[in-house]
Amino acid sequence: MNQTANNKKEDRRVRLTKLAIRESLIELMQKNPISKISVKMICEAADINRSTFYAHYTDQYDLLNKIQQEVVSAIMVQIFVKEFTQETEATVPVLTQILEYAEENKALFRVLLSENGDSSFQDELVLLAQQKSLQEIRERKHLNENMSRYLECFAVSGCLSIIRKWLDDDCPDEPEKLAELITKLLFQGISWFYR
Amino acid sequence: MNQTANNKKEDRRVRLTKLAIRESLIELMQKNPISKISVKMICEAADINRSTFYAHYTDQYDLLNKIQQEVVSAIMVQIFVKEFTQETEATVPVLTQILEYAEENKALFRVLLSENGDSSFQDELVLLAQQKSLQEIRERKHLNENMSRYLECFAVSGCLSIIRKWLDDDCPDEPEKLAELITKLLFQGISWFYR
DNA sequence: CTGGTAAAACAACGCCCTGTCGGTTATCCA
DNA sequence: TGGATAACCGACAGGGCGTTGTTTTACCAG
Repeated sequence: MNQTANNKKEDRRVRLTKLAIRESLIELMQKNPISKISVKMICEAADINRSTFYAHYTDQYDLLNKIQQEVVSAIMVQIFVKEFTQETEATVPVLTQILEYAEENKALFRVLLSENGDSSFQDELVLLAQQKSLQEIRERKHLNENMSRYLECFAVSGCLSIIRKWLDDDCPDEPEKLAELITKLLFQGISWFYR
Repeated sequence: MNQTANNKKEDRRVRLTKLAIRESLIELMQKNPISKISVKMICEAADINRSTFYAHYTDQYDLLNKIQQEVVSAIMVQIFVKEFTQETEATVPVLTQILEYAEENKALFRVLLSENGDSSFQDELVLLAQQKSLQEIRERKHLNENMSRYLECFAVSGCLSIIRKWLDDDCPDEPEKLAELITKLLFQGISWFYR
C-alpha cells in the first residue's frame, strides 16, 4: 500500500537526514550568507552524501525555503483561532505568544530574519498576515483593497524589523513588554512616544 | 602626477564599462535573483571581458552593494538639509521628494527592494535614517537609546515595504499622496484608519 | 598630433562545485 | 525475516571561478 495519501509519517532515516541537513544550514548561516554556502559545505557539515541532499532538495535556496515554510506554518498554528483585530487587548497576547515561540527558536529566527537570509521569508509572513489576520478587518470596515494592502505591508514589516533587532540583541526585553511596544507603535504610531 | 587625491574624474573607458556592467546587472535582476546570476552572465550581457569585471568588482554581490551605496548617497543628498522630525508638516515634503526620485529610477529601485535583491539594502537605509534623520529627536527628547532604535527600525521598515509595494504596482498613486499616507501611518498608526 | 600610459581584450590555466549516474550497502518496518 | 527503500560510494562531464601574462586599443596631457 502506498501510504494512503500522506498521513503516514516519513521514514525514520529520511527524518534524520533532513534534520541533520537543516541544522547544518542554520549553523552555517550564522557565519555565511546563504549565497556563499555550497551544497557541498552543507553535506560535509551534516555528514551526509551529496547525492542524498539532491534526493530531497534542489539546492541551498530550496532548502532554505522549505525551512521558512515550516516556520510560517508553525506560526500559523499559533494564531489559528485568535486574530489580530484593531483592538489592542486581543493583539498583545497573540504577539506575545509568537515572540515566545521566536525566542525559543532564537538561532533559527535570527538567521531567517538576518541579512544572511533572504527577503522572501518576510514576504511569506506578509502573505500570512494578509490571509489570516487582517482580512476580517477589511471585510468589516469599508476600506478599499489597495489601502488595506498598504496597511498590511506596513504593519508586518515594521513588526518584523523590531523583532529582528530584538533577536539580534539577544532578547533583552520580555516578550510581553515587546508585544506591548509593538502594539502601541502599530496602532498609535510614533508620535505616541513623544507625548 | 598621480591625480592629486581623487578629484580627477575616472577614465572615460572605466566609466563606460562600469555603466555597462551595472545596467546589465539591473537588467538581469528583473528576471533572476542575484544568487542565480553569474559573473559570466553579467559580462556577456554587458559585452565585456570577464577579467575586466574582476578588475572592478570581486563578484556579483560586491557589484550590487556598490550600486546600493550609490543610491543611498543620492538619497542622502536629497535630505541633506531637511530632516525628519516628529512634525508631520516637515516629513511630507521630504518623503515626497524621495518618492519622486524613486519613481524616476523605478526599475532600479524595484529591483533593489524586491525579493531578487538582498536585504542589506534595507539595512543601509535604516542606518542612513539613524545617522541623518532621527538622531536629533533622540537628543532633544529624553528617550533611551534602545527605545529609539526600535522606533527607527519600525519606521524605516514600514516605510520601505510600502514603497516597495507601490513600485511593484507601478506607482498608481501620486508621490505626494503616498507620502501623506506613510506619514499618517508613521505618526498616528493604523488605528487612525478605522476612525 | 603624438607618445607614453592605462585600460580592455584575449587566451589559457588549474581549481572546485555542480548535477547526475549506476551500483552497493545499510536501515527500516510490515 | 525479507522485501523495499534510503543512504552511501565513486565517477563522470560540464561549467563557472579567479588569476595570469600578453596583446591590442583607447585616452589625454603636453
